[in-house]
Amino acid sequence: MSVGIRHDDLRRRNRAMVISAVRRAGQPSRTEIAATTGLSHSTISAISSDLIAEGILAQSKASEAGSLKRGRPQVGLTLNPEAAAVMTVVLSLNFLSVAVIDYAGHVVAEEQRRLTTLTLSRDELVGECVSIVRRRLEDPDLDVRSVARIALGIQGITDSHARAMLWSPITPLTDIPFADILEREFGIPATMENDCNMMAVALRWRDPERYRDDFIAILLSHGIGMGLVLKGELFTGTHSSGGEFGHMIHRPGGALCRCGRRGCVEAYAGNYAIWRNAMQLGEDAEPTDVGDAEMRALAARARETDGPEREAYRKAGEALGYGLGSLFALIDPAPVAMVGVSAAAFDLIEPSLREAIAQTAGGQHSKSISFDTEPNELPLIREGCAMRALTFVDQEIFAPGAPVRTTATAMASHELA
Amino acid sequence: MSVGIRHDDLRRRNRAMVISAVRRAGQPSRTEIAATTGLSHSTISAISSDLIAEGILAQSKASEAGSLKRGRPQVGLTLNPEAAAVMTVVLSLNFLSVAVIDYAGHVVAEEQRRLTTLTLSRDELVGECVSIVRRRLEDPDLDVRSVARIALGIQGITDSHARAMLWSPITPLTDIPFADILEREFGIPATMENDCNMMAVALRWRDPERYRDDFIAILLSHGIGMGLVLKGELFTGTHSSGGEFGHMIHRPGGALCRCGRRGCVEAYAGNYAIWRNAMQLGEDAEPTDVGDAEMRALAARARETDGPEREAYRKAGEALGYGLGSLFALIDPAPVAMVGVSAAAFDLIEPSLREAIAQTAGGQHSKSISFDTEPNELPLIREGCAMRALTFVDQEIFAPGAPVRTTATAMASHELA
DNA sequence: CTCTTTTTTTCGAGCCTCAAAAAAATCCTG
DNA sequence: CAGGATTTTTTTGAGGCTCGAAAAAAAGAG
Repeated sequence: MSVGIRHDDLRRRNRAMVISAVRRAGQPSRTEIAATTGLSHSTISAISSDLIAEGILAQSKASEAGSLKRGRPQVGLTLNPEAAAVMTVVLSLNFLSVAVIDYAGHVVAEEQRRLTTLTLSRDELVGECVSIVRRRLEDPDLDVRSVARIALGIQGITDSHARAMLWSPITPLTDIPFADILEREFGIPATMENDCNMMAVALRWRDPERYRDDFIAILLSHGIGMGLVLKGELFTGTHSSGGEFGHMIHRPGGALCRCGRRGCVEAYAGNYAIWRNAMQLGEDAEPTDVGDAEMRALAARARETDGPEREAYRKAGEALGYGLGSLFALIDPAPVAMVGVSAAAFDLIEPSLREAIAQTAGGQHSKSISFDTEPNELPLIREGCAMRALTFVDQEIFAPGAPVRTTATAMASHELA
Repeated sequence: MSVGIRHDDLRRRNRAMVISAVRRAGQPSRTEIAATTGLSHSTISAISSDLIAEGILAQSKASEAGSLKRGRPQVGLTLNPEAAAVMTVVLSLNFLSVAVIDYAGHVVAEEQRRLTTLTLSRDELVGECVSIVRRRLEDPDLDVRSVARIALGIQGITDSHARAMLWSPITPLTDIPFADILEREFGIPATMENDCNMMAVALRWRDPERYRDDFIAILLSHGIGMGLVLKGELFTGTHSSGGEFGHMIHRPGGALCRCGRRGCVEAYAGNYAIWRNAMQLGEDAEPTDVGDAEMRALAARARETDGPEREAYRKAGEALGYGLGSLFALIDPAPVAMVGVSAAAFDLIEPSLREAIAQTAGGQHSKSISFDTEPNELPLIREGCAMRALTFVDQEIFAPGAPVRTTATAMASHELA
């Protein structure tokens, strides 16, 4: 049963409010914050002077540009970049990348590393992650002692508590509690996030106009993934990261999917599916890894001549269209962002996709559904992880006088409960 | 952007907390409430004495039964039945039923009426609803001047603001803003709810052990509908009532659905679909209305001999199974309640349903998914509407000193803003 | 240099919640 | 049957929080 609101929660929540207003608006004045939060000027004034004293916010005198107004000029409030830092760890096929991000959201350090994720043992894979994090934390060039949170992003299924990877296409291993491992190793709170969810978080951050309360991010890559934002909140399953759009059933008993079942959307629209259809290997052909370059070449051939390559993309579009149609029957249509290497071939996919959607319940407004494409998923995933981690820090710094792990500028008096 | 918490919100929310605790627990003591809400005894004491003074709660001396404990005996708090009343209006095929329910949730009056919904004009249909409500409101036998809210339930699609019926199988008419109409006519706040959503609300209320945070209610009747509760909240679409499970695509380009499209789950599992398959009329046969008695006879024949009737139920199970499988790919498996006349034939449906689910991503734990059946949807819908309306009243009575529309026992001093 | 305008801070009032103590209501024990 | 023992409920005082109004601050306009 949901719990009552205590008196001290009030301040905590309103501090949260102010911080997130600053994070979103960039450099809002106190007056602006009062307007967006609906709180009184006095409250905003009190809270922001607290936050400034604690080193979380900073004043940026110049309100820039059009300061042509009469009256006392507004004072912009900004996030103090030194208030804290977060680290993102993105693990994808044969690739591990880490970045350190300051509290204002700027990358201050990064490191990338190639490795063969498919063949590494459990200890090796975990070891690689731990050691790359350690290297960044121990970097003498940089004061990263203030890293307050780590967000890991991984392709695959994570649990709903954001603690563990349950399954991933990048490794045969399962159930690795990465978040717990890093947390124990470094004593820094960590979470394990699903790649497509992070894509959605990043899109919302990049373009809040377009991706606001309801939208869908679909990863078109080796596999098919989805990140879903409904009513302004990331939609996750009840036990897992959820939203396994790629494994909705397109054709019962149909083509062989990488997951071992038959007829999933992915078995028609994943890179391997497009590839085997283009090569006319049959729908039961074992899924194989196809490089990005090869996929781009395939798309080029499909654009050139009307052969099996084009047909393969047509089938992918059909599967995606019917899948989206079923999804739209459940959640109402919403803007869609197509991300990943096959999003660059969206011109080949779109016609049959729209045709299929038009055959479904969600297709009533088929024409009004808009698609956007973004061929490169990695930057999005990292941005999403960064925002996710920073938001956690925002939430934790609220606890008055009990900043989780901040720089010396913040008061470090009280201890954690 | 979400809004800050004002100081007076605090009291309002905590009052809400207390009221809902009483509604859920039936007759909790103050101490019990303090425990479940996490608020202090003093706060609960203050709030509940306010609520008693306002006539919203009442004390029931006897804590009944096992009062064998030492110490000062607990005083049970109950909802004052006279604090307010609500009305439910359930509109289904050829049937209109109304009930008046007191604040404690007991039916105090009802009226039912047969009519031919499919042929009534817009004005006639609206007129029937208005006049049946008026009759109940003007009933001299009963003091129903305190009706504080009306909840309408209807089969079909409603808008997400719960104002209008957008589409319904019980009438060819569309876009009727029932809630606005009743609200204007009687000056009583009203909402328009989707039938399956109300089924879900009622199930949760009936059996909170089983139907708690995540579950699915599926209506197996003429059409196929769904009510979905995720993370303790009713899941609705962003524009409409959403959850059009029946119109997820089972077989692209497949059987003709009542909605005019092809291959929907409903086109295999709706009553008309089972009927036409059993009668071997072909998958393109025009959907026809089939009576409940005929469906029961059909089920009996299917149980008797292994003929086309049994095959029709098998196909229905397959469609439902693949549909559920796709759904479970998105939201993780959850307990399912099958409601409606065909739920009584679930024994015929279950085998192929489970087999189909096992072929899907959600089917990993296929065996652990549990199904419950309830052949009669109408009582559930009415109960759901009642709870929904009462919950609204709970929310509105919170506003301190501004009860929306209560009996004379409640202080009626302040006016609405 | 003074007036106007706008932003920000200060201050007192009014609530709200909380912890601790007091009061109330019953059972238990000798 | 009186005096604990025990548990629930109410009372009380303290501390916080937000709010509105007023004051202070910081410019531009004339």
